[in-house]
Amino acid sequence: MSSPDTAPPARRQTRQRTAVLELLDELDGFRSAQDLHALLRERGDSVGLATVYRALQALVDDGLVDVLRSGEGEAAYRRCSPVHHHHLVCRACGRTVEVADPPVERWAARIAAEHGFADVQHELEVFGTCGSCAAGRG
Amino acid sequence: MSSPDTAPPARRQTRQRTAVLELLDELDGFRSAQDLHALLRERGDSVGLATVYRALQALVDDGLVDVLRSGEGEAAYRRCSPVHHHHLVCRACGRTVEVADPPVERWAARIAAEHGFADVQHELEVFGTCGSCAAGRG
DNA sequence: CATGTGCATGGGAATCATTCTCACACAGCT
DNA sequence: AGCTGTGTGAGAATGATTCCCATGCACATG
Ligand SMILES: [Zn+2]
Ligand SMILES: [Zn+2]
Ligand SMILES: [Zn+2]
Ligand SMILES: [Zn+2]
Repeated sequence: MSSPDTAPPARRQTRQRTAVLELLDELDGFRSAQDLHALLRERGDSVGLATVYRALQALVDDGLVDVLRSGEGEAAYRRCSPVHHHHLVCRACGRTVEVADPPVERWAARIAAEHGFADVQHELEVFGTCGSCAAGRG
Repeated sequence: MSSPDTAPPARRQTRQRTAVLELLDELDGFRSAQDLHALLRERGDSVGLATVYRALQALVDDGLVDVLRSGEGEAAYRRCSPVHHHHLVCRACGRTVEVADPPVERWAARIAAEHGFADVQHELEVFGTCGSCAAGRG
């Protein structure tokens, strides 16, 4: 009943997808698809822009990458751990720290239940200026 | 030192801005600028699309309206109370409930301080399916 | 109330991220 | 090596949001 075979991913391993994931592994903060595309080009592992978008989408679907849609109209991607977590992001340099807050998990479930909501999900991000950036021009 | 006169708003009251705010007052959930523009047109109070965007931006700046940028590339606006709060939003019908969680406010400040981050802000939204929508085809 | 000044408006062009199209390349399997 | 269906890439297409700029109107003034 619970869709036993959710269409086996059967992701094909290509140079492009490997390049995107390796690049993300080397970077620390969230980066836009356009940025990643440019970085790959500089680096030599040139990959088509559309392919970068497709690879990122696949990685997100597989839970290997997190996507952040805050602020402007440019999504940012980051290689993250597969367990549920939230982010503390520096507005200036993009440095990111994965953080967890068990209480908020419970709170979200409870508040949703109290209002009769089901199928609950939540998004929690914290933005700020990291020490280096706060210190004069870090 | 704390910028005493932050350029007095001096917002001019026009038919268009009034129409946008009144429409938002009648609606319950988050709506996109395009939706609002269409609704205004139907209703008769036709307002240029660019003007709708400008009015919404002004309202957001004045803290009278909240903007939600989750999911797709379409920002959603809603008339909200001016005090800090978060949202419990129905993915299906858009129904929205303003909620507060004092603990998370403290947690965000603490976690940020622990990592040397200053100038902290946070975003927390809860998504789900409301009772009406969950009930068969509400 | 008449008048002047400057912000506000609108609509069509411009911008920009993201997606689509589709012919061609190649990863994985036999 | 040969098949087959997925993955790729370049450019077009899409769609939301912003820009431009000539005209309109809110509002302070006398
Ligand atoms: Zn993450
Ligand atoms: Zn959580
Ligand atoms: Zn709100
Ligand atoms: Zn809060």
